[in-house]
Amino acid sequence: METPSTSLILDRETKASERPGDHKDELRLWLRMLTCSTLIETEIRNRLREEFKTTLPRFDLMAQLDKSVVGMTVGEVSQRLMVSNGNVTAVVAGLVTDGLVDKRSAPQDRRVQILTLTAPGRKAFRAMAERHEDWIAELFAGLDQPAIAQLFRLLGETKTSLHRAIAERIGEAARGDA
Amino acid sequence: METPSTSLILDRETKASERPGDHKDELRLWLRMLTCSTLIETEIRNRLREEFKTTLPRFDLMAQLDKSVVGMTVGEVSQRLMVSNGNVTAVVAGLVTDGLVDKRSAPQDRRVQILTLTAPGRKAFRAMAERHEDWIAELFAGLDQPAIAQLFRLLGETKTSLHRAIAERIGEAARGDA
DNA sequence: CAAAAACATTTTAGGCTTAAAATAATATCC
DNA sequence: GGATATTATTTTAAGCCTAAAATGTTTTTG
Repeated sequence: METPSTSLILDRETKASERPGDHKDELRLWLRMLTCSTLIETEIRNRLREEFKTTLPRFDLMAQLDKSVVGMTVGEVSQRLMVSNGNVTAVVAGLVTDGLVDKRSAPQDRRVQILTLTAPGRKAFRAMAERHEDWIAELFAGLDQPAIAQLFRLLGETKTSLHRAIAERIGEAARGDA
Repeated sequence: METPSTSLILDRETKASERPGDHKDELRLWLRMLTCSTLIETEIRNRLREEFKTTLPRFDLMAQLDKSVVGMTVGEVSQRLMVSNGNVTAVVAGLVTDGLVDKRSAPQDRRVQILTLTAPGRKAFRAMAERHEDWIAELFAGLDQPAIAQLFRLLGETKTSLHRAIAERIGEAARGDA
């Protein structure tokens, strides 16, 4: 049985222990996390547009390429960014047009496209990345160092939980359960 | 001075105390939060499509209307969902076509459009909401109750920090600083 | 080795999303 | 009371995003 002291405050009339199939705490947690993510994303989008006349998808894509020395394939980028292949194709097209990204098919496997930052692309990204890091620090300025560390740890646990729940469901579908 | 024990593990060669203007911890925290949000969102999107042949924007919009007894204006919904007015207009159009939402201009102020769920809309939403709550609970199943409570609290602090940082910047812009 | 399967990417069709301009209605201010 | 400002919403133009089908390439298999 759950103790009231560890339960989130939900409703003055109702105790969590009285509602057996209730999962309102998880729902509230998710909504709060979504609010935080949306606030940060919107703010970063606005600043990227105002200061650099660019978009978050472009920035994110360039960030992936910046981390790689030898370049990345379309598939690798799409997996890292958790977006569809077709989306990467489209965003890359814009970046290639603007001379920020280079795209060439791999010599040993002509199915694969290797994406790399051009020299101007890398330079532009580094300038943006520096500002980006400052913006994020500003946004989290109200949290002290232990709070940041603890939040980071709890989100790590969350990530593990999510991966497991999602993997289980994929397993079910493959076996034809449910 | 920061103590190494409370610092996130970053890099074997470098201690946080040696890098003065560094904000890598905040950046890592943000990326981890974004990963969690994206994993949840994608999963919920997939399940809504598979089980109910609908989309997350539609579900979110109906969720707002379900909470209101008297209906909501386009502006209220757009503020709550943190999306543009034009976006609400577009999503509502689809829901009206499908008979799930009713839209009528307010009698005392004909600029305002009052949105309400229709009876079928409310019924359809309630069925989806029940499943949605279960899905979220499943996804967070790896966290025990104290972890959920603590994460909720820390995200509350985060929200406060974000609101303040964003408000400060809007203030600067209005005064012409920066 | 040729047919079939697997793979990487692109294309397509459609919905979401935004910022900015346009429209329409109400409120404010001489 | 009529010009002006404000407010609420819609429209527009452009980019993001996805799932599913199509294309072109490589690998596997009989």
